[in-house]
Amino acid sequence: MTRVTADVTFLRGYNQALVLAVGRTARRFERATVVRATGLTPQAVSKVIARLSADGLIRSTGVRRPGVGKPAIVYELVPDSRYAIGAHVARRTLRLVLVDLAGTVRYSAVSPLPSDFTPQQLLDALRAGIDTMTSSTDLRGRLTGLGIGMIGPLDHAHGLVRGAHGLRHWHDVPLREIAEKHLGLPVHLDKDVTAGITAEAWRHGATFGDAALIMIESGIGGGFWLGGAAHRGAHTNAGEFGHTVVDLDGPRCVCGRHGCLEIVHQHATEAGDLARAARVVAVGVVNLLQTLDLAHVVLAGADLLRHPQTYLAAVTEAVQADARRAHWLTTRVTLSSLGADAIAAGAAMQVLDRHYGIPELAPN
Amino acid sequence: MTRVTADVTFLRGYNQALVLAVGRTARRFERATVVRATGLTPQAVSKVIARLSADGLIRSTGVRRPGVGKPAIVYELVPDSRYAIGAHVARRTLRLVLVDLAGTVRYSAVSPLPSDFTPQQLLDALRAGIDTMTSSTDLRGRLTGLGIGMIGPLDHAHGLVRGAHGLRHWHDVPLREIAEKHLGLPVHLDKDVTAGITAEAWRHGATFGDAALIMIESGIGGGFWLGGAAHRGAHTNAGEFGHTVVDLDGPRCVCGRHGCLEIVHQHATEAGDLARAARVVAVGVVNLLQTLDLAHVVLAGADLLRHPQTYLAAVTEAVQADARRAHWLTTRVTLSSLGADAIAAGAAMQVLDRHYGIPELAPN
DNA sequence: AAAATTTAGCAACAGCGTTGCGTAATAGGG
DNA sequence: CCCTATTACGCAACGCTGTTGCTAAATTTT
Repeated sequence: MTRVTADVTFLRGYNQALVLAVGRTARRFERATVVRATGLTPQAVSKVIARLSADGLIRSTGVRRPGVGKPAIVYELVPDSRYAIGAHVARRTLRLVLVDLAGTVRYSAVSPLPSDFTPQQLLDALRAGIDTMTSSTDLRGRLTGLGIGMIGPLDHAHGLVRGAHGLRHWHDVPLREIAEKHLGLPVHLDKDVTAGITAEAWRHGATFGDAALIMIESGIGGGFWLGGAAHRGAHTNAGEFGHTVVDLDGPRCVCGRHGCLEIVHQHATEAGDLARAARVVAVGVVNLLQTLDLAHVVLAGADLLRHPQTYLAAVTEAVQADARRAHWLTTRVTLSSLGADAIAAGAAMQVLDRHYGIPELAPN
Repeated sequence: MTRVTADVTFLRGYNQALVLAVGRTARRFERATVVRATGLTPQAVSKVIARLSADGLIRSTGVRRPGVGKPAIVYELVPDSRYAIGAHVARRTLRLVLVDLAGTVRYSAVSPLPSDFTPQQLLDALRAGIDTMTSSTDLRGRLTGLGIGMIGPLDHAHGLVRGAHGLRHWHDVPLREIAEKHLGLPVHLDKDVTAGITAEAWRHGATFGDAALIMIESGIGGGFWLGGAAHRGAHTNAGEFGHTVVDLDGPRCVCGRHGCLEIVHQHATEAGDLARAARVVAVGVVNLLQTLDLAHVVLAGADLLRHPQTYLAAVTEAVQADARRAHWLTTRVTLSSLGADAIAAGAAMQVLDRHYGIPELAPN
């Protein structure tokens, strides 16, 4: 963890991000709202608002007359002032979304990918999809970049795909670099689960505490939001949650160990025992809660969302029964709020975050 | 996660902390060292060094003449310019240490605690121990406070002991408040494992990446250092690592679930099967690595340190075999570098951190 | 119509790191 | 011996941040 020096431009970006976060959470806001939410002085908020207005990111929508006193000026985010494109690269499909500054998905499309697709085939599919998407809207000067969420292992800091599980042509591919060259856009690469939890954090705003996204979709993964930021681990490899042992004498997993959550879950699913499959996931979630003490658990992934209520009920019950026996220990369990768009939308939000989110003082 | 506003005083503390971190890691340093380590401009470093010198936290120790050019001024931390006291409150013992600004343990003492001790008995023991410790040295104006590391559950933000495991008189005790009043010192309260990992992070300096401390000592707990800071979770309850299920059909644990790491480990220990006990811990550690992708795992705790090499070998082997098959996935496994003082020393370092460490922008 | 209340914003300020540039101290070459 | 290149230190001016002090504007209440 090498830290970065902080100068006054950091303050600028940081406090501006606080104000924008208020704008994303509350549809309309005024100066007093921001003062309460951030602790900045009214005068400082005025300055930030002036800057944001000049950049076109927010605009005034009139005044509010609550009673006595001078009316307050009401502001709102200008959603279509900035956009980012998000891509979810799965094993057989490419999902592309267009997300605006408010975090709304404005466009979504899925296209098939050739089995065992090559980097060049992915680039071509990205190019075609992005062209289609941007032809309907004029995004000139308002497109901040492309975020790609895909299966690992990969290195988000260097934009390097080390070797995506189950894809032959993806060993040490510098995807960010070649995509930036091919598409002429800034590109950010991250694991699918990390993109997913970022989307949830964006939508919930500043009140979103430590949380995890459990994704069941050709494997079981976890994305983590800890201390107000995505947790990626020392080598961008956090989230291999499916390969944690829950049954010492269980069946052998593809990873070589015995009784991994993923293989136990898979056996239950193949046996048609959905209840057991859900309970196994619930055990894993409670393990996470005991270890990390999370405020929020989000359930996602195509396979999970085929039986959402079964999983939701099993996890909620296990959380209540096994981990949260004290009144002060509360954990919300919810289904992913963005459905199938979660990963792609989160990848797009990561790009917006690089420009308009909380600046990071500790890269990695 | 409510964030705090940032003003210029944040910059001051932040960059000053970067310089002090260099001073703690390298015994001697000069301006160029800090420039390289922090990315600050030479002029900015000069200003920070001038402030720190004026406060007596660092001092010049001469010059270095490497060859051509004007000699560089060499600085060093003044270890005895600031102190903090650390307390490790266990079930039967109280350990007190005196730690200086450099992170060195200058004094260490253990005293017994009455079985099922009350808050008042702890306060009296703290008072007596601190009086003995401070009588030999004049710490006037240089003592920054007292850090207490103890078993949970507790609330570090409010300094509240919610109900320490196995202690009857400790339900909703506002320990920080009453200790501050009784001792006349600023007090910081935290879980033992969190204090422990803080000590390791302090000693390793800026290169310490995401890491965990595994503590085996009347139960199995984990302390986490993620993203450059201690991870405590949503309710200061992170670290109940011993109560993660590793054996779905295993024996029933005191927590109500079946096959917790702790109960499986305990059964192996009671059966005299030390090798199996160590292997069980190793399975848990690999689970953590898969989930969080850690750069460093530290082993600690009285029970573990009775057979340090057995545990170290088992964990190291499992990490190599099960999780780190790629050249880029590297995790160091080490024994706690501070031995029995780890928790108390870490608690003291947390106090020093509040004054001279990286300021937090996100409380909780 | 005057007073009270609430909000907005101008102007001066303190403090941070940065930039530009001058100065001090050393080694090596003519 | 002197000059030059090299290396390091630091003063002074600067741009930028949020803060403080105060004035002005717009509304309701008396």
